[in-house]
Amino acid sequence: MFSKTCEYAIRAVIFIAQKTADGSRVGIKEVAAGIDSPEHFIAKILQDLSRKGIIQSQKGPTGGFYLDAQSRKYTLADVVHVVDGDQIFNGCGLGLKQCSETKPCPLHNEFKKIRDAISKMLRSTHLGEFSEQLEQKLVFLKR
Amino acid sequence: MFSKTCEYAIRAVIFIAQKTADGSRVGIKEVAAGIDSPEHFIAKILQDLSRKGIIQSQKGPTGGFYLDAQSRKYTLADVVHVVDGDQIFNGCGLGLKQCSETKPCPLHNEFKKIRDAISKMLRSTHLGEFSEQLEQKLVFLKR
DNA sequence: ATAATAAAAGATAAATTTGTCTTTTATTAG
DNA sequence: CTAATAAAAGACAAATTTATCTTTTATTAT
Repeated sequence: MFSKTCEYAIRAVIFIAQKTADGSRVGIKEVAAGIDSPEHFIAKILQDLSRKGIIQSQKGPTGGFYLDAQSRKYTLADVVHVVDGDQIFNGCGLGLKQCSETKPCPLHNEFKKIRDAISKMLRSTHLGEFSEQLEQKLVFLKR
Repeated sequence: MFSKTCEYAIRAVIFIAQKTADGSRVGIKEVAAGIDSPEHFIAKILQDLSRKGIIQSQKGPTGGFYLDAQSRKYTLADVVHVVDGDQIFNGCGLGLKQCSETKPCPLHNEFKKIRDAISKMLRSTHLGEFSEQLEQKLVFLKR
């Protein structure tokens, strides 16, 4: 459904949202350990998200990743869009670039329903929601 | 959503269903051209499907690929399962192997709905349906 | 039987994704 | 101002997916 990179990204963003709900910051090592991902690999992904403003980062001592008020308003759709592009939102399920309403592939309408359901789900899930959840759920971002 | 290999597979199976509705057979070159895929690449995929009995094949002159009555009862879910395994049907949307009802990831229930919609759509689409459709739709399996 | 045909199988290569290691830059505390 | 810290960036490597080319096997028609 998503690339592995995107799976890591979503897990990391949820982790950061949960860990920094109190205004603190979380280091890349802790993120990597928390979501069971390669440290430098997730680092690059977070760099992308940070550059786009989806998350915040701060260098140096006391530095780390966090979400500001603005970022908490972003949704998982924004994360997915940065990492995987819009394939999942608009792409043809059969990989046909020219598939469209007027030139639909044989499964166009069925895929449309699925895509819309995915879009709706991602767009309605705001990063801030995860800041409000219990610590306990963290464990389920690993493995 | 699906691997590129799986996209080719679905397109090829639909193509074969449409082209051989009259009991004829269709060669690999025609399939490859018809769905815009690399000839030898789709050939291997069709070999897999043929070995599993999802489609039929016949060597030699007048040979080619086709669907028998039994195969027309298979669904796209069967095709996807052979090519991509059960990840799309059962896998966690965040890539967590141990994600389950009792240890759900933060998006477990939302992903479940999506997966179920995909499963339902694929399981309800029988290969025979494509044998009954108009020639005209063929063009929309390309590009 | 033989030649022609077409799928099956095998080997190899290119491209992309994923993962690792090192160096650089920015920031903070002392 | 300096040293320590942590993210950013760059270079490289492994693994996987996708694509290409060649040889083999089975089948048909002559």
